[in-house]
Amino acid sequence: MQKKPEKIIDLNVYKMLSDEIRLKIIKLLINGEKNVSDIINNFNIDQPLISHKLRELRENGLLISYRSGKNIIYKISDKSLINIIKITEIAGNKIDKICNCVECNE
Amino acid sequence: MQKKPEKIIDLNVYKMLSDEIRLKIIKLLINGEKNVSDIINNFNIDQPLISHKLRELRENGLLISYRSGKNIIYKISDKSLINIIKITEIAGNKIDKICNCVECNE
DNA sequence: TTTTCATATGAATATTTATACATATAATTT
DNA sequence: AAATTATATGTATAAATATTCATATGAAAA
Repeated sequence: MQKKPEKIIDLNVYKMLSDEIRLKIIKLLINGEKNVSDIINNFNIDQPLISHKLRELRENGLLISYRSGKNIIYKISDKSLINIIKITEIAGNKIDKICNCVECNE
Repeated sequence: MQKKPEKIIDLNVYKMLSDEIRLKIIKLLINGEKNVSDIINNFNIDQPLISHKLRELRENGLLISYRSGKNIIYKISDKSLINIIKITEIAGNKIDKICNCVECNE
């Protein structure tokens, strides 16, 4: 009996956050839920592209959406995501300062 | 005077972690530094491919390498990375369980 | 009930990223 | 110094992902 190839669940989260537009949307929504028009107005990006990004984020569980009158509101699905963003910003700053030349690492 | 386009530092971290092989390497090295042969033996992946992945991780500051005799040893550059991995695994599990059908989110 | 506003979808193309394979380098052992 | 071991590099191709543009949908206002 073959072991079924395990799904790496966190890989999806990294994939979602590894696109500049998606990451910016997530960071924007950390400040609170927003409708699509508000999101579009925050960036200089075409509506259909934002819509595609929102769908990816929703389908992968990072965002949740609901309708409110004329608008669709998007919000972060789970606050643990906010932690990831904060911690990675700090880590990113440290990592970015590491010199990776050979001499510095002997 | 134009504002220079800001560099999103954490984006690189997410990009590095969003590849299955790179993520597996990082997770392996959380258990401690290893030389390249050891890393290769842990997976069923060609040597040049592992070598490319290691280079990407090193050039983006996630790994540090040094020579020890015949071998090159790779290790995680900063322990804050370990936090990211742990937290994202937990978050990933939560997010993965969220239903994103319309009805569930009204 | 037609028009408008807000958002989503599909599909073609462009761009980026991953992989494979041949070969190179550099330290080590013989 | 020749052969071996360990690792890296270059480049072509393949695969995945992002972007664009035209169009569709669906609720609300006129």
